[in-house]
Amino acid sequence: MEKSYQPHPVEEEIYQKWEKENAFSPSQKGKVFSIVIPPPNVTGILHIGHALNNSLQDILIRFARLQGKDTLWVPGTDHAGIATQNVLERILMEEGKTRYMLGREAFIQRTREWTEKSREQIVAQLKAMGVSCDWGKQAYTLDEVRTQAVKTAFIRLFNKGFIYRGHRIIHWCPRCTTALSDIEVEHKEIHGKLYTVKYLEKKGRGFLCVATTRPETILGDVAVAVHPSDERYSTWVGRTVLLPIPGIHRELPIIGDEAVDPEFGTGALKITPAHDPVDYEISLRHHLPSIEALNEHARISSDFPAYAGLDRFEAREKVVDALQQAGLLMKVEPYLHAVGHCQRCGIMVEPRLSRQWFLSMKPLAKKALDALDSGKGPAFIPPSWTKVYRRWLEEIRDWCISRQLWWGHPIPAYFCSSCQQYTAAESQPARCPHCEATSLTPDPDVLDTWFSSALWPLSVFGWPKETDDLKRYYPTSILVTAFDILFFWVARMVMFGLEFTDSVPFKEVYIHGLIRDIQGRKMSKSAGNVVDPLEVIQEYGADSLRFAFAYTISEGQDILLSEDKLEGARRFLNKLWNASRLILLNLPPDFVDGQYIPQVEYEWIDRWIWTRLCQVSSEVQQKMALYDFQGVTHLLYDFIWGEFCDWYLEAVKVRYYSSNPEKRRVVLHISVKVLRYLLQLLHPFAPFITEKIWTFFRDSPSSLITSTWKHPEPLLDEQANKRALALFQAFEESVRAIRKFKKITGRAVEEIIEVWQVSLPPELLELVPALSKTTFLSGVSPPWPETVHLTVRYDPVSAPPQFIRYYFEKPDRAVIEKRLEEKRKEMSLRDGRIQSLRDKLKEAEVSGKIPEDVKQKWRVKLQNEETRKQLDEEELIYLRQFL
RNA sequence: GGGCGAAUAGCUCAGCGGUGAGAGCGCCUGCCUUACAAGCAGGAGGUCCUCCGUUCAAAUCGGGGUUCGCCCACCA
Repeated sequence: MEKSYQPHPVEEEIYQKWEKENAFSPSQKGKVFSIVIPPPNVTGILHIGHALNNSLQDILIRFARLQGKDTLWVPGTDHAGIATQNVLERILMEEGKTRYMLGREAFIQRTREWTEKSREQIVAQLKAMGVSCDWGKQAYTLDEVRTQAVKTAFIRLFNKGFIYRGHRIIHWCPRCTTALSDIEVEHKEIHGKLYTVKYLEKKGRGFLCVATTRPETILGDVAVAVHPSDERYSTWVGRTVLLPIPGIHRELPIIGDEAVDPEFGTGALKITPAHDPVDYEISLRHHLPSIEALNEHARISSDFPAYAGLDRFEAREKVVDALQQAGLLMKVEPYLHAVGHCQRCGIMVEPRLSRQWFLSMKPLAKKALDALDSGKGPAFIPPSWTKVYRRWLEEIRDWCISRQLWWGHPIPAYFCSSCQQYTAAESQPARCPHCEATSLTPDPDVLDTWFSSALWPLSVFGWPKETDDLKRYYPTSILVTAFDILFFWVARMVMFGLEFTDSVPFKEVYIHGLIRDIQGRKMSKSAGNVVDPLEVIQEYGADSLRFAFAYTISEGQDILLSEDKLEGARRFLNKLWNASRLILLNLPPDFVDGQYIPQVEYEWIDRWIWTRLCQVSSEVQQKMALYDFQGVTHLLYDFIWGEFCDWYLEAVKVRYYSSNPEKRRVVLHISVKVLRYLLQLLHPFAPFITEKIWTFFRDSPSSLITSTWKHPEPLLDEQANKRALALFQAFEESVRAIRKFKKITGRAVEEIIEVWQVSLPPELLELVPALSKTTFLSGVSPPWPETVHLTVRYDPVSAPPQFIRYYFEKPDRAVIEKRLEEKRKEMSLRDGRIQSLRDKLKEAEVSGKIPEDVKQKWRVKLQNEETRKQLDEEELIYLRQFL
């Protein structure tokens, strides 16, 4: 064993060992615990958020596996429609090409090749993190099985009338040249301008003022609307104004519509049905035409020669100039408003009138809401997300599922040019089922990538086929994801699950936060603060990364990842490594592991560590059931470092070197036994190092990963266990007090000093001197003419309280003074506590509202403090004598 | 415009009604003690944001405020 833990060779070796042993495959026995991975996008390398997400899933899977459950974690990747197409277009651009130059088929082929490589890379990264997915069951949203699921789902929804064609205003990305769904649009605050423009009355009788943030869309105006009950404009409704753009003659009727807010701007609204959703609604009510001013690239259409080809911002300037010259621009004010941006490419989206495929969401959402109300779930962790989820479902709008892209699932619908009807089918029908014509053509669009994602928990198990996996592992146990895809993914999976199988695809949803840098900023490529998990693993090891995640995560909070945390995790794991080394290096060659040690062989400190192990184990169980990863890792960290290493191993070390082989055998057996349990408890968080240490045991029947964890049994004599806990407290306090005394008196820690003591429990006669580096003197009274003493709590919960007193030879005057000062401070604090306890108890008698157990605790505490006070006063008298 | 979350030691965070409010890092002091200097031992450091309320009892529960962060939203 290396003196310090070296992660890299170990991680490689251990992962190969697991794969060779098929350790990730389900056992097919016992209670089922299944997870489907949130499939990473094939767009490239994984970021630190993926590392967190997958570490958490792996922790859950490994924990369940150790509990003997039949665990299955299905891995896979997502083809990521727009994102991937954008990446490929960028690559092509570097080569001086466009996708149109390649053509659709060649572009898809090129993309497919690129994603194959990317997928391999992703799998390699996941493996580096130590995840225990069943790699044989890998799925891809664009592979054959998943394609079958997508087609089936589409056809069923189409035939049910849930999928339909709609002509309406959608969000359009002029860069990606595709429609987007509502949630693919991110609203950002923009400092824009509000322009007030004069619209002259047709017959020259006055004018109306209209406020707009987008003067370029005036080109598409078809009317001006006011609120019907707005008195300012009561005489205007029914009259006509002229389009204020010089050179274009268009008459605009003035209409009254409730949708206009009289409070905003001038109270008059220009109506541009082709470029604004509200205007479009109004135009339908008033049977107004729509005029498209901007084309698919957000450039002015060729219908307006003076502006044709200008992009929307250039056009805005030119229109404003023209208005100004014509004297029609009343005023320009700065204006802060939220504007939609494309989630994928970041540019401003355009509201655009277009014909798209939509999915009716109300009926699907209703099922999800009913499931929530009837307790079918899913249950969110933390539960506060339930409200967010519910609200979104309640306010859901139809989902625009068509994309004008090449990369994705082609929409399995065929248009008949003779009867103008669509037919959904797995492949192109020879004849139109409606009119028997042979003039069917496939729909040119592809599906929103989230459509296939929504089917993921079904499709990975082979749905629509009734596979064995589907029957056994679906619905899954838990979904682990970040909150940013709650609507995109989680809600839609629930709706599709209910629609197609009548079940919620996962019982629980664990929602974790995002990873931020040390300054609390979101990690992004543009901010340059992206952390590559592989670099972290390179520097600290995968176990450190995983442990740091679990140690730092807080339910529902974002995580600030810092070098500190990683370094802390590394040190801890190294500590574990060295504790293991101490034990393993002391095992005699003929040591037989797993031997039974009868209770009588346990010394009190063995009993103490075992009792503590039992307590810690059940606490780990409890906390894991609540997904309290932080609680579990803190508990294990504190126990392993603070109790097992600092006290137990330090105390039993002497027995390791004992000349009595029987004594050695017993203590090593107990140490190994405790260590084995600790490795199991820690394994989900730090799989590599724990597995590696496990291999050093003499007769490990199986790998740690597939071992079965059983709750450690407390030793039988409950009284003795309690006494061991009390003895430990006395032990620890004694050693600490003596060390501190040494420090105060200016002695070196390792210098052996003499101590005389009374009332020390016999069990401590060896260990206190050993760890505090002292020699205990015997005799009926202190051997020095002048002494000082220390008082240590023995058993604080017992009544009457017990204390241990240690006597030392009188130190220098300066030391006495220092001690005296310290004692006085201590005593005044104690007096305060005594007083407050007395007051509390007195009040308690009067009010009679305080539970008996609380009062009892206070009484014991008070008794302790008072006894202690007496001892302090004695010591004070002693100390004063020496001045 | 709605909704949510956070404020505790210099930094990052635990604790979420009843012992003297904790940890890691950083800082100070002393140690290379044959498992570990990625370590050991000792120490300093806190009006638990603010006000009001509930309670016998509040860092912890409720309300108002302040500051920061996030999500949702078609007011041009």
